[in-house]
Amino acid sequence: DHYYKAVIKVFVDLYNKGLIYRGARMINWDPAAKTALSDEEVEYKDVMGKLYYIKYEIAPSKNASKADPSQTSNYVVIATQRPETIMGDTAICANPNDERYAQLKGQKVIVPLINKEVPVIFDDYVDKDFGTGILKITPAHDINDFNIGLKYNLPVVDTLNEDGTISEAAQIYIGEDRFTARKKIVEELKAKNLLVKEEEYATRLGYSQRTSVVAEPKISTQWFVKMKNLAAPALEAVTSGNVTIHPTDKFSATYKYWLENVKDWCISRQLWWGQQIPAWYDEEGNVFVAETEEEALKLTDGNSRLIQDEDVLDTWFSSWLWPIEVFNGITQPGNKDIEYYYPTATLVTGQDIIFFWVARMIMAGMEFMKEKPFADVYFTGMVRDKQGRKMSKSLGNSPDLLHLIHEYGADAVRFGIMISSPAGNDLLFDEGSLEQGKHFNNKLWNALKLIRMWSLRQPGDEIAEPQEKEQGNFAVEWFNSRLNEARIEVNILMSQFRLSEALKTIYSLIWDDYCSWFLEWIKPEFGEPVNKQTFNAAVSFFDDILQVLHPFMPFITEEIYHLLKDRNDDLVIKQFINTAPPNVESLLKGARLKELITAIRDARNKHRIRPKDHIKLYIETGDEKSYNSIIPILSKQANAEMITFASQPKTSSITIVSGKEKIYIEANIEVDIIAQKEKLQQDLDYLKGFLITIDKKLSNDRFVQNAKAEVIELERKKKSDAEAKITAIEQGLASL
RNA sequence: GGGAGCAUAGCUCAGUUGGUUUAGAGCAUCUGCCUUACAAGCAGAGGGUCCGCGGUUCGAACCCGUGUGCUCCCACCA
Repeated sequence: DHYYKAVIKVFVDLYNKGLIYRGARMINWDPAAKTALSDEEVEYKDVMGKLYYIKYEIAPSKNASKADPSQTSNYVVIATQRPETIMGDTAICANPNDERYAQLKGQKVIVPLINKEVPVIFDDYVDKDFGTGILKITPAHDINDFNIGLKYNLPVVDTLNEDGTISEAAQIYIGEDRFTARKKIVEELKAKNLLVKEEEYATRLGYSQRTSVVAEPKISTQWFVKMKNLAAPALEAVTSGNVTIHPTDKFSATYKYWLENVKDWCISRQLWWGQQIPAWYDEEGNVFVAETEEEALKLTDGNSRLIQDEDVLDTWFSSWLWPIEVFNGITQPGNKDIEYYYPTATLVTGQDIIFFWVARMIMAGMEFMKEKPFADVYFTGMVRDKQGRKMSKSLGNSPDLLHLIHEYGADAVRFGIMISSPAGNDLLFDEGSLEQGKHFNNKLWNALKLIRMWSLRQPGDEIAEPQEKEQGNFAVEWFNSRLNEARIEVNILMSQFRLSEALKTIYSLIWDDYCSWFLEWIKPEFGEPVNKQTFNAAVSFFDDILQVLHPFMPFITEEIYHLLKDRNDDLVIKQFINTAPPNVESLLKGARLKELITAIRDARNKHRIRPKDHIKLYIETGDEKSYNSIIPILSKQANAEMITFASQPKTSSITIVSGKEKIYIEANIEVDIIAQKEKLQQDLDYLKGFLITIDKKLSNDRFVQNAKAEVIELERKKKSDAEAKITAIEQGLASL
């Protein structure tokens, strides 16, 4: 109801400001259904048509005929696809720079068959190189001709009836169907020697979606909003950065182009459903615009009978007020809500309505509030199917969302859509990503299950082994840093509206870092209690990752948040805390630990050491201290029953080079020396190739002179690292 | 016809003013595991002429030119 009032108020306001007017417009007409069509209801098809070249005789001019009597027998040739419209011609037109037709200035030509004199006019619109370089102007039946007609004040002669037959205004062939008339006219032109030639011509014709007949351009009277003054502040809002469109590169240009070349907005529609235009006509056809019929009556002499305009308003004429009227800002200006909430933060919408809606909301904001409606516009991609086709009703390739939610769960559907929608690009919908979301849900449940098992087995007192405490300490320290690092990353990505990348970061933080590394590192032996401090940290981290994930998967995160422990607050309203900078040292140490574990597991795999089999590890390092606090984790993750710092054991062993260090695995297996050599040789080849590329750089004087100091320093470090690794591998190879 | 964007692993995409390795992730693939949270899983691996060509630079996936292919928007020329 308040929207209704707002729309009427705005219409009257704009009319009184002179920004709304009535005018003629070319629309598409369906002669079979006898109705106007919207542009969306017209389908263009490529078809072969014919171009007819017709003679137009030059009328004997009073002045010219005396000076040059030969001109009376002259004619111009004009090409047309639609000879049946010649009776509607009201001028012919050439390019002002076309010398061939320069002498026609001020002259008239005779329209064939009806012998009507029409003027020759000149306009840049005409392409000198197309057809004969001169064209007939038929304002009633072609949009471009209509515009030229407006410019040169030409009369409009409508030669067609509503059903597509020739009208009385045409003078000849009255009542004949448009296509029958075309044939007959061509024959008559031939007979009278006025047809120079016919040419095959590839063209595009608009067909009515409803009846499949060729749509006919037709003139009708419509209501318009003058856009130029409204567009300027809306353009400025975006170019100045007051409103930011995301992704910026892709759509700012489109937005600017449209606003710079904006056309007046046709706001009337010939539909039953819609809001009727608040305009009334008296018996003489005078128009009165007012909010109600009573108000309109006051504008008349008081004796008139008024009839309201039957047309309704374009649906966007109410939609463009939404950011304002949603807070009653039009109907109750200055109310508490509009003062508090306007302007809003972010509009999320589809790129297909950038002009229909987004641009016009900004216009309305600038016009009626003198302030932008929102600070950011985020365009989601178009959803397409796996083959890249648009989702559409006619193709039937749109998924049933409720069915998907039933099958995968609401959070999984959200996950699947968001993980596969890179900012600004189209989204290829694939149920595989929904399945990934479902698996992710499952992972979260299982993490909860694990932690709850610990909590049940938690004894009241502190009986934790020192070793367990140690591994817990390092794991907690490391994950805390990793969490902070990821939070900072997510904040940056979110502020740039890179949602899928933010979600990927969170996914990896939870699955890889929290579940696969952290929980495994602190996990006690079966049946053993977990250290209380470590346990509390694990729960607290779980809270944190749930909160980070919550905007993407609100249901499961809220649920787990409450199952994790008893509490009084809800995740949905819990405020994000400021992120602390991560401890770089523990991040590096954690990365190094992962690298070691992976290298050992890889070697186990390659040498077919079964997962259950224990191994012994000999680490040859110059820096034993760096292994402080990670040995228990390493031994558990590599399933090593013993780790010592020593050089190669006497028994046959597997040699691994990780970083600059050598590690030997002693296991109860036959060691495949050849396979080992191959692996080491492979690494050696890679490193040597790598070293060559660095040496090339460093031995290039111009590089050393021109590159920044830190770049050179980095290259030197890469070189010495690579050399150290090479030495280690060569030693390893030699000892085999 | 005018304009914009894109082209990187089998697929979908990152790659942040040119230098952190001979380019990364997820999914898919391959190998080994039913290991007391999770087989909807765990561990590991393989996989690339960064679309072609030319240029700028000590140095190019990144900058410039050009060709090819794709997508979208606008217009729909007698």
